[in-house]
Amino acid sequence: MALKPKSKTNSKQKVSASFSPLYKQIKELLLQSLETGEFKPGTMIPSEHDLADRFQVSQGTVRKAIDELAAENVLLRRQGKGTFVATHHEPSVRYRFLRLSADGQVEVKRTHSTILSCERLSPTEEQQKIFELSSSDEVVCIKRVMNFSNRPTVYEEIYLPAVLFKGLTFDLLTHEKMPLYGLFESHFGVQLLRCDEKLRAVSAPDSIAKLLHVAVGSPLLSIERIAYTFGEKAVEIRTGFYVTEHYYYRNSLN
Amino acid sequence: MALKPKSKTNSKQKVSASFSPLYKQIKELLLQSLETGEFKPGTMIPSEHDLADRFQVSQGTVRKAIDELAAENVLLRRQGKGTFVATHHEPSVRYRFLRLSADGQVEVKRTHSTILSCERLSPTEEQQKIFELSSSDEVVCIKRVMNFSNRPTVYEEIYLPAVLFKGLTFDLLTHEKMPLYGLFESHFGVQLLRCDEKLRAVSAPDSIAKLLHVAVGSPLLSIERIAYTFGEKAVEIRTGFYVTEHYYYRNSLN
DNA sequence: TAGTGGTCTAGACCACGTT
DNA sequence: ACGTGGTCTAGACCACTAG
Repeated sequence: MALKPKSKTNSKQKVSASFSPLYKQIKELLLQSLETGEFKPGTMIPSEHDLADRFQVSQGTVRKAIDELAAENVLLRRQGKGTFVATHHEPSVRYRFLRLSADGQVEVKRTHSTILSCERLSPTEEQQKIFELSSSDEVVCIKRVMNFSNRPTVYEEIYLPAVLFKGLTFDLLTHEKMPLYGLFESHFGVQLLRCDEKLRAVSAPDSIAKLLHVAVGSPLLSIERIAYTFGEKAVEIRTGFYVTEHYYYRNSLN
Repeated sequence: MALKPKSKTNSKQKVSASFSPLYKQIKELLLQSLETGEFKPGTMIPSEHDLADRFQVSQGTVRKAIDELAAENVLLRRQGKGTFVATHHEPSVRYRFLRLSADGQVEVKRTHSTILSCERLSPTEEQQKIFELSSSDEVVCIKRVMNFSNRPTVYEEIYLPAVLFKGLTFDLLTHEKMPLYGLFESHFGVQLLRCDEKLRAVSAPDSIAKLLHVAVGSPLLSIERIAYTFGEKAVEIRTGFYVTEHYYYRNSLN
């Protein structure tokens, strides 16, 4: 991983072993500025021209770096206005990680969450591995039910590394009306960028069936999610149980 | 939608109403060549330089058109070798539409399909709408069970517009060992490019439970898929029921 | 050595949004 | 009118693959 060259004519820093193109290096620099908070969610970053000046590369190279970040939904381009840092507060991308649709419409509306509990626990072995914690660290465990159109539809158990979410309490969760990932961003400076999910069909156990107003043994869509922030660092483990009688999980493959 | 200009200095064809950049127009031309079969699956298309000559644009413009098609998995770039038309026969992308993983490993292996039936039917109203057929047209209905590691895991009902799959018979399906989408490509010239899925958890009805060796009422992952070829034309409707005891459906969001 | 895709540049001009 | 992202060009050079 070589550093960026100062002038173009001298850019002979390229060796065959682990060659990294200039625009990838620029991309890393931009990611650093995002991670350190120099560019904050919702704000505009400097213009391509300014960034080209700052990094001493051509505008096209900056452009290609931004292209990739925009494709990953880390940045958002708006022609004529500027390039902005993605935020979970904008309505357009607010529920980008909730791929649930109603049988008729495209999007889910009128959602309401009931927080059941929020406690500090010792992490399981699996959680220690994923979060890179030791057994003496703690995790926050949130349990909640989400209603869509007044129907209880999702039961979730959410695990977070406690060290990143110091002031997270039951009260905060019940009083804040913003979506959870917006709360993470605004109150704790944790930006969720990407997540992996594992989907299964399972039978509703007694406890969950009661909460979701379905019969014991009813089929539920189980979604295990691991969410990541900068540097592929895992910051959330979430298991959700979805009633899919009136809603479905949509996916597009190519 | 303006045509491409012959020379760069005269390229004043751009009007504000429904402006289409040059590279999008080149992309459409490439898609036409793919659809008509000028570029066949698995073969190499002309070099960027040659295409630039042919379309009388710069290499960078051709490049951007190819970039988009590569991002959509329609084309496949291989540095130093060329750009190739995607095919469902290559091992690397063979199961790109089967997002099932085993609890341990990343990929599924040792799959085997048992064809249960293959018949011509009248299309339902929904099928008529999706395939743009009339009630006098026919659809082919295939039913099959897929085994992974000798476990019956998936039951599928597949519907196809009969007019596109003339020689498709039970015998052909049982004798051909290639994956279904490879068969579509090689025998019928139908290239599947993209699909939309709706996922739900459902209870196994009697008939399906027997086929999958699970108890009646067991939870199954239901996947309704509509698959498309060029021009967003739907060419397959598939409903699958997955036993997710040892396998899961993986997804990545950002 | 030749051919292909991949990177990078400098500059021109266009489309969009705001002032 | 101005600033932003978006498009396009012509040309140079680099990295990878194959004969």
